[in-house]
Amino acid sequence: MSRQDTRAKVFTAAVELIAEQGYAATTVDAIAERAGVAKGTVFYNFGSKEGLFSALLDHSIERLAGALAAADTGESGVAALDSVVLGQLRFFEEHGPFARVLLSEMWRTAWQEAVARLRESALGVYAGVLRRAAASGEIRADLDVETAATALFGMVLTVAIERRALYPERPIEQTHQTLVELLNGRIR
Amino acid sequence: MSRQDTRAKVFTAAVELIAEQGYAATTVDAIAERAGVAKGTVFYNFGSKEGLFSALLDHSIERLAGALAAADTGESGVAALDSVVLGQLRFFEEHGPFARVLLSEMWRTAWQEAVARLRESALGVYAGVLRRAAASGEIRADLDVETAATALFGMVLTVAIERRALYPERPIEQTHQTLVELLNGRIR
DNA sequence: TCTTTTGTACTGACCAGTCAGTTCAAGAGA
DNA sequence: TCTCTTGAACTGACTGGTCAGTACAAAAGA
Repeated sequence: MSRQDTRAKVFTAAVELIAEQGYAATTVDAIAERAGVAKGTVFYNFGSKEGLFSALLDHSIERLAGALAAADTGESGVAALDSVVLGQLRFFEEHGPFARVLLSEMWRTAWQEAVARLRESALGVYAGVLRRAAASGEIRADLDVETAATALFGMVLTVAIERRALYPERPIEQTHQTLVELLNGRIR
Repeated sequence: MSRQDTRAKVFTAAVELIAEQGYAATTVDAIAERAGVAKGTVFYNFGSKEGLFSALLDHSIERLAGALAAADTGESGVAALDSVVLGQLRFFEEHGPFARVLLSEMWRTAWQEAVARLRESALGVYAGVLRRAAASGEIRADLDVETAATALFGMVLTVAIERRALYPERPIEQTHQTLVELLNGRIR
């Protein structure tokens, strides 16, 4: 078994347990046990509990940013926004435990540099889409795209977690449809 | 000093520390020290660390629900929605640490009954506003108001936390304006 | 050979919860 | 007025358990 395989197994076990119990309440013993690995192996690979979590955040944020960037169709219209929202819903559907970890730990000062990277990459995708839509005149040109990007990301993250927790059998497309209708705004 | 005063001091210390470090990482010793109270007093008043947190959640959720209900103007139109959004922003401006605590602990299974109460009361205000707007034809009648209510609540909560963390000097009205513009939707 | 993993045993710091004792204000009795 | 009692609120040293991290010898892989 390669070192990469070991790290992947530990990541999976860690994100699941931390999603359930939180970072501080999750012990390295429990992570090692669920990963089917000796405790020493965790320290050999990541140095410390904090090192493990930091690596986990980096790894997952990179994948999230990649998924959002891939979902961005590049259109200058708001269709691209719907697509990115769907991409985020799909990503958190596949990586459900990470959604809870991210929501819980996102604003903790201990992981600020990881969050800074999240802002640049993942939130940057939303900001880019909004900027293009503003440039093409489809939304107000004076919109604060940074705040709006955070609003959209937080909205989708919250809904993705609720869906997994309360309505796991509901198709993502239905949840997506609700969000799009909400954002399509008021009938005038 | 009355028992109520003591409980209030402990609440304030606890919510601040838990916002910074999370529930599990916050020790009762630290809470007692910041509250200027002996450790035994915390256990005398709340029975256990979990009892303290549970009481804190109940107390704060009740106040949040009251603030949202008070912000609901009762109008059947979407103006009421803007008003509730502003009410939520204002509440979390005044109770900033609680916003972080709520976001982090909201989906932990340990506090599910408190969260159930949150859904009934606070999210219920949003759902009610949306239902009225749907009935009056201002938004689509087939909108899933429960999911939309969660989406709105999560959106505002996320933005409120970001504002406090990154742009504390920015007036709330400006943030509110951005959210309203985002929800007013696309220019067609 | 060099890296990685295992499993067991250990340490020292930390922490929730306990409990015997203190403080004090409000009566009660004389 | 003075003394004594009561009970609620509070205190902080102490205990028993937990957990991150270490140590290390042996084995497995590559």
